[in-house]
Amino acid sequence: MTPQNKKIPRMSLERLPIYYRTLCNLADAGYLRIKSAQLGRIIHLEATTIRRDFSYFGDLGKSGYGYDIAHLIEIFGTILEVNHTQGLALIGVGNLGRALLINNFRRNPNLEIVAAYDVDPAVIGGIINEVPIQALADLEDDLKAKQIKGVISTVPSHALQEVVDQLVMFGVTSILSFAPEPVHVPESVHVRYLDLTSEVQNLLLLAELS
Amino acid sequence: MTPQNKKIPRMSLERLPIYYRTLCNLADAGYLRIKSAQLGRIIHLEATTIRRDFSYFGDLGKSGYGYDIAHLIEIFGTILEVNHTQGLALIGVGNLGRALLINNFRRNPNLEIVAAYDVDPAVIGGIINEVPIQALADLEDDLKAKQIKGVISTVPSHALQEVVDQLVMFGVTSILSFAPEPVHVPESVHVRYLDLTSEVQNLLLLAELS
DNA sequence: CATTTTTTGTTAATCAAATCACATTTACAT
DNA sequence: ATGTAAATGTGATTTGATTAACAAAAAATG
Repeated sequence: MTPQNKKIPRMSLERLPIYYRTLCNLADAGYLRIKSAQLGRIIHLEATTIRRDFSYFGDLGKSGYGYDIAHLIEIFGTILEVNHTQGLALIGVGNLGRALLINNFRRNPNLEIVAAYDVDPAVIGGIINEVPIQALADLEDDLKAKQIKGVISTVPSHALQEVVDQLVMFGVTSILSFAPEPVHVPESVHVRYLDLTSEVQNLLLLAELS
Repeated sequence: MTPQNKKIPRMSLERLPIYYRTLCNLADAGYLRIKSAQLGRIIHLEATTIRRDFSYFGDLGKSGYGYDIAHLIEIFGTILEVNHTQGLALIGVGNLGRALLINNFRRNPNLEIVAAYDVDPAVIGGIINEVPIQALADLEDDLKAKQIKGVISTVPSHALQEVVDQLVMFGVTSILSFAPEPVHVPESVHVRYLDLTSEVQNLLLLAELS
């Protein structure tokens, strides 16, 4: 987006959605401006971390004044492409998949699951929350037709790599997997793992050690 | 656990569950030993990172040989307390909560949701996967009686802080929240956030920028 | 309008994690 | 047995992120 993309730290980008959401909440509550110190208190970050993060996206604040909330929302929204709705596919409509589908990013108008797939004949053909559930075999035409770049997978570990290989072949560039097993993908494809078991074990371990 | 606890880097601890699971899979598949380089290829880490991680837990390998898988599983299992089952509580039995409950860490014998709570009279009194769903008002006696230290929360943002305050009061030390809003807790309580929207937005953002 | 206060943006310092480089140890082959 | 190849564990270095410190800029005040 900005010319010097490459140099924005990963961590600053990771915080962008949080900044965006928090600022939207503040705007909804009627606030017009905010200082880095206040925002820091809300989201538990040092003011200086926030200022540095913001600085990567331009000169957004004014000395002795703070930041204009609407302006920040405008800038961050553009970066996050909140205006252009991103169609997502869901692979795996088990209990978790169904819950995701029913929720379907209701609060986020720019994210939407538009297609769902499974291998179980019992669920194929059904419709959940207006999204039809299709056979995995239909993946190709559909992904390409709908220009889907992002996929959420609740596919279990043993079947995952095979599915992911297909996704990559059909042009998917972003995959969020709820299975812990790492999958092999080309450099250009981004995978993120959301492993509930690891998260919980870690949390308990930290508590244990402290 | 080990005497010099404090010095084990957070990141090394975070990787422990992944190591543990991967090693268990290898053992199940009949492997007896592994070298840091092989393991690195499997879980996409530099061999040297793995060796250093392992070194924090003792002299676990042998030069020119590698690591004994069973031995690693033994050691890491002890640290993760895989033998002592940890009872967890679930707060919020909506679609996501229900999915978690139905799954209930089936694959992990040491984690188990043993109690579930909600405010909705329509679900209170029900039983899902052998776990009874109780009123939030019953929290106190129950958490204390069952010595529950870890909680998974799918409580929506607006109600979260209030619930968390109670949890802390009743002795909970670890909280996994599916809502993005940061909550205030004392130093001694660990909170982890698992915000689906942020994860997906970030993933798409990374793809966008690269 | 000058002065004081506030708050930013950024350079410099610190801290933590990942990686390099290599001496040491052990296995294995001959 | 002895020598060679393989792999570990760890000081030294590099990389990346956070925090501290402060000069410059803008707002608020009298």
